[in-house]
Amino acid sequence: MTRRRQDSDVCGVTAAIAVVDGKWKTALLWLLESGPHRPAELRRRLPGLSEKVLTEALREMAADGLVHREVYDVLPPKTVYSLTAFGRELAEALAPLSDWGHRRLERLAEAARPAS
Amino acid sequence: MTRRRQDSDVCGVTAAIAVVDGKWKTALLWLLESGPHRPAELRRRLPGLSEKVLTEALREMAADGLVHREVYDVLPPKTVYSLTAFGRELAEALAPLSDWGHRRLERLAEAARPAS
DNA sequence: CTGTATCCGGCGCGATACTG
DNA sequence: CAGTATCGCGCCGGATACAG
Repeated sequence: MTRRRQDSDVCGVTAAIAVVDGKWKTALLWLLESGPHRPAELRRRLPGLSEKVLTEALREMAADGLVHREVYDVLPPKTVYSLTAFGRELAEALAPLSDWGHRRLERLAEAARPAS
Repeated sequence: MTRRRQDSDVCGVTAAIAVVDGKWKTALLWLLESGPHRPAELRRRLPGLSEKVLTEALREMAADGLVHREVYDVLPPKTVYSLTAFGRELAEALAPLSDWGHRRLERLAEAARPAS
C-alpha cells in the first residue's frame, strides 16, 4: 500500500487506510479474523514475511488498537495475537471493498482473455 | 498508503487498495465524486500536489478504469476528468471504511483529552 | 520460538525547469 | 493550462546476525 503515513487529515478513508498501511497488515488482519494466532504460525502462512517486519506490523496494529498481544512467560516463549473488537469492526468495514476488489479481479481476468 | 504494488494475489481488499494506492488517489476520488474537474481545479483543492504527481495519479486511475479523461483540442488546452461508473462503485464501497476511520479519529481525539 | 539491531536497495513523491 | 523530464531525499521493507 501506499506510503500513507500522513499529515493531519480529517478524511475517514485516509484514517482507516493509515492503519492497514504496509505490505502485510491486511493479510494479517484477514488471518487473525479466523482466530488467535502465534507469530510462527503467521509466518508460515505468509511466505516472504520476515520476523522483523512481522513484529513491526503487529506492534503497530497493537498500538492502533486492532490486535491484542498476549504474552505467556514460559519457556520456550509463547505469544498469541488476536483481533480486538475494534479490529473486527475494521475487518467488517473492509468487506464491501473486498467485494469491489474481486469484481476488479474478474475484469482483469476477462480482459486478459483474447476473445469471450 | 502502503507500497501496495502487488504481485499476483487473490485478495479482494488488496486488489482494491492497490488502485487507491499513492498519497493522493483517495482524495482525488473524493473530489471527483462531486463532479468532473479540470487539473488546475484539482491542484487548487489539494495544496502540495505537484503537476507531475497529479498527472501520474490520474493516468493510473484512468488505466485502472476509475476515471475518464476527456481532452478538448483547443487553445488553451482543456482536459476534464470524471469518475466512471466503476469508480463511483469504488467510492461507495469505501463508505463503511470511511465511517470506521471517523470512529478511529474520535478515539484519538478523546485519548488526547486528559480527563473526560 | 519470540524479538532486536543493523545495513542497504528500491521507489514513491516533491522540487524544479521546460515544451506545446 | 496541460503535460513531460530530471534529480534526489526519505523511508518502507528484505536480509542477516544475534539475544533471551
